[in-house]
Amino acid sequence: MSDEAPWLDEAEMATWLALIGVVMRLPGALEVQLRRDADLNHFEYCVLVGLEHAEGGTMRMSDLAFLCNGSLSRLSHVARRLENEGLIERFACPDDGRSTLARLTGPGRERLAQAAPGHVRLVRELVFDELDGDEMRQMGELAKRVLARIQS
Amino acid sequence: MSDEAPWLDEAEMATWLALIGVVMRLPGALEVQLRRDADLNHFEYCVLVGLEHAEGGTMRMSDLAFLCNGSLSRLSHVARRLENEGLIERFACPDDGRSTLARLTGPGRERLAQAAPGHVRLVRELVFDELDGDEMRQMGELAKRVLARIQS
DNA sequence: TCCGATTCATTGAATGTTCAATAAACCTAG
DNA sequence: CTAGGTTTATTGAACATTCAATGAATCGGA
Repeated sequence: MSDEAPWLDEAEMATWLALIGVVMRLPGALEVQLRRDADLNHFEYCVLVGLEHAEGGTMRMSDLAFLCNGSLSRLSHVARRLENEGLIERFACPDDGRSTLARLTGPGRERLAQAAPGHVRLVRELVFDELDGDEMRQMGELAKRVLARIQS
Repeated sequence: MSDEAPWLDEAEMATWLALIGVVMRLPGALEVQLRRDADLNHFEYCVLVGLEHAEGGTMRMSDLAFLCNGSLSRLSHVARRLENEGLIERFACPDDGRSTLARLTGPGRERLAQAAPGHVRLVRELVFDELDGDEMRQMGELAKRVLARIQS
């Protein structure tokens, strides 16, 4: 540990504080709107959006969990709640008996429609309205590279 | 809603997915190390670090909550746990009878020392090793501006 | 000075997430 | 073809967070 890089310098610390600030506060900011408009939390919203965009409207639980950046266990609990509310349904995968497929229902689509416009508006207000095109692409590229490290 | 900007275009969506990916996965990635090295979650770690850097080693609960990007209620629950473990202590603020001050104890400092080296190493691995100096500063500036919007 | 409004913090209940255990289906080396 | 390991998903219990209610201390205007 003797040749270890020292604690963050001033510029790194400023960057880190801003980044971790966004990381910690953004989900809460988004959930206020989602809860108000559609009684969903952010993870539930991601699940519904993921299914809406999926090929054939269905997705395996584990793929959906990865897409939503959550654990399979978390998704399993959330899926039970969403299924009890009638927003999604689950059924066995015909190709692989271990897998479960999830699908958005009609009411699920409606609920998504309640949430989406306000969600997009808020995402624009909080992020994209603050950045010009170059900055937006730069932010995306940097975040993508960092995400790749986190996922590896 | 008729003149509302439409849903995100392709470039915006790519940026958003990368950003939200970092937002959702970074805390979990950090907590693996903190849990292993010092049996702390990320919020608890922020609380201890906040107190370590505070003027006079003490900070008001509400200021600490803001610094740690969490609600006062959340901090209050966490502070009780940390106090029960002997890592921090709380006492009435002499200047304002409504306020509570928190302070890091000796054992709290030790626990922080268990967590910090590995935490810095991981933060470097996940974020700073991926970015050159310009990219790092750019990321910090953009995150700072977005954070300002979230906080407002 | 007094009273209503605000700030600060805590609490318990409801809710959500993680962790470890379980189990079924599948794959593959021998 | 089968025993052992892997992948997939679910579950209950432990743990953490949010939400709404409470209460104490302070502030500020009439």
